[in-house]
Amino acid sequence: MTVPATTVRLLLADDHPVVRAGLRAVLETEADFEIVADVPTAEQAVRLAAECDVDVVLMDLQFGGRMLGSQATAEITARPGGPRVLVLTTYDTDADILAAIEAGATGYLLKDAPPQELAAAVRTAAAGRSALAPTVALRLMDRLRTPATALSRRETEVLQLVAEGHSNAAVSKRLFLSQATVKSHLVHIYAKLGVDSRTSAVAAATAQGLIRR
Amino acid sequence: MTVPATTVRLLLADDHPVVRAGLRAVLETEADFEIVADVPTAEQAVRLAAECDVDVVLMDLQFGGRMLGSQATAEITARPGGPRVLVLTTYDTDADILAAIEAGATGYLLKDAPPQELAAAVRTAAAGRSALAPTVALRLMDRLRTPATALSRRETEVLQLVAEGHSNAAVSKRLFLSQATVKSHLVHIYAKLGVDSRTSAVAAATAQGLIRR
DNA sequence: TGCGGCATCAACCAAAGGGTTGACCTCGGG
DNA sequence: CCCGAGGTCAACCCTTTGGTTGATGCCGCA
Repeated sequence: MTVPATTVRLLLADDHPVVRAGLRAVLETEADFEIVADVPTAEQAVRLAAECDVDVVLMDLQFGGRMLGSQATAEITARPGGPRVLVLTTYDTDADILAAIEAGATGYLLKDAPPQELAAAVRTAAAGRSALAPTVALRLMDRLRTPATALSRRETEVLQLVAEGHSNAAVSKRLFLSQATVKSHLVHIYAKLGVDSRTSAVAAATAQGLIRR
Repeated sequence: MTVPATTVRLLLADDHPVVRAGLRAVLETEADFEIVADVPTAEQAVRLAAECDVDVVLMDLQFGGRMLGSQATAEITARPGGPRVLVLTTYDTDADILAAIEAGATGYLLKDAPPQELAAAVRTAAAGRSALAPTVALRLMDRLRTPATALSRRETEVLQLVAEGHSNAAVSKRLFLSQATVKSHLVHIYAKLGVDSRTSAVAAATAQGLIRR
């Protein structure tokens, strides 16, 4: 049991005022934490992470506005010597988790985590080690066990649009592809998910959390 | 501008520790609010609402566990002389809103609401008047303007199966119908939802909470 | 260096889904 | 008592989607 002598400097990024206040309340009680600032947008998170001296950024994935949390995460972690990013979100879909980790997040927590677990994860992240919520870790294990389930980036992108109700033609325009390519992707998707139609592919993928509802 | 002389006694019900802490932090600063307790389950909310002297219950809709927030809301408001219930949730789907209001909720707020709006809504609810977030109010207006949005029982049944990935043939067998009838239902569904394909119908219906995901 | 996975596209055919018209039945309310 | 809405079905036609084959280029890894 070693108590870290150094204080951990934190930046909170979440578009919900209530959640920001809650994180403040929960984390401020820890003697070795110092909350530098809390911001409501991903853009401000990127800016402050660069300007201020911050050790760990607690980052939401869903912001009401344009920029995604995963995008902000990528920009922050791209800078060498920058802060660690700890993703804190409500959902635990495969797509979100993968995106966050690929973006360079050091950890992935769910918002229903108890305060002690949260504080522990922050210290773990500050030390440079990865912090994953148990549920998240399980999902990743499953993922690795059955690599067939894993859709490629492009495939996920296509399926996401299909799930939103777009036709092949609409998807092809949206992604600057020919319809042939879209169909090709879909055939691969069907094979991976073990289905034979677009609607059942969407059903299977949402059930497995591969795409966002 | 009348400042209420009486203090408003509050009960917070949310399964996220962070959100509970956030609501405490935000609402405790109001001089005329007193937070009686915060609980992590719908069941405890029902029990405490009956046992303690509470004016307003701030109720989440999604609890990790079994009981739904709307169910708890119904039980609390069923008791005469009981507290008002103010629903506070992340989502603004038609189904959720309708369920909450039918369950007897006095108001419906989104979690991204600014603190001042939140406090104002609590006072409004305490006074017995209804408090709706702007977005929510808009949704209800839309709903009333186009009553066509309501699917019939049979149509919902068909669309539910379609959403699960079944083909027209599969649906017809499942419901002991001819394919012609299934198609007929689908055409009506498209018209009501303002779409022109099964996948977009599923997307629109899930967005509006007309079917289970 | 060459294999395999990913992404891209074309052309084609078969099948499923989408859209229309028209019809019959039942039930509940004006 | 009749009308309208919901539910059921048939026959038809056209569009979209599904499935195949085959081909190209790129990239990473063995």
